[in-house]
Amino acid sequence: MLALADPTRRAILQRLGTGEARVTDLAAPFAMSLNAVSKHIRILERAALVQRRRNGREHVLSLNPAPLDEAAAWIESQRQFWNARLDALEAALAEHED
Amino acid sequence: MLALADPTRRAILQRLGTGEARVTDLAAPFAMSLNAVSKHIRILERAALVQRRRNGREHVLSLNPAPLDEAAAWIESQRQFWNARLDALEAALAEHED
DNA sequence: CCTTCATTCAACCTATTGGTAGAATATGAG
DNA sequence: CTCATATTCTACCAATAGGTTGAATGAAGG
Repeated sequence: MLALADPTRRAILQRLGTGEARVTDLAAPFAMSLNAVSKHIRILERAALVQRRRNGREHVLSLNPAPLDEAAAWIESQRQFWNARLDALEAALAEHED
Repeated sequence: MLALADPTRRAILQRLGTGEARVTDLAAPFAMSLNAVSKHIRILERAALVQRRRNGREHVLSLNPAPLDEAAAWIESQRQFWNARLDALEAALAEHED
């Protein structure tokens, strides 16, 4: 599975970009059960995109600063491909920002 | 759906990076029916990652040089996130290349 | 202790995905 | 015309993903 494929998981990563958070904190914005979010977190953890630190009964999540999972490796392998197209992409996206 | 989520589709994009190709050409390397590959191509096309030009009975596919789909937009939005981590990632991946 | 809070585990359900096979369409070749 | 080639269309199927609920675990607080 590509951990980055799901929009909920991407949102979780984005949230963690602003600082660490507990499972409950991460779940709050979503219209789905805590349980479902817990599952997404586990997937991000398996993909080594996210780290877990246990503080008593709270599980504190943070971004893993050195991702080595398949997704990251793939991004690296595709970086040239995308870089070659990001100029055109940026221009096109700029037009859309009105 | 994230068009980039499937490894077959990523392989197709990679192949198209080396030049345009017909459906049959694209399907050849895969241990799956032509039909399945045709479906993948349609998904890449819907995501505007790939263009189709019809030449008689042959459908010639090529990379779309200006992707504007959700996947591309997401990559752009996440680019900062990844760029901030690509240094560590590159170092880590370099170690793996032995 | 007992209860509350934070989280996971286990079982289950449904929609989607990725694949198949076979028929249909349309172009090209003899 | 007829046949082969290139591709899609139309079911159909099995596995998986993403969600649910309810019970289990385990730490904190009165």
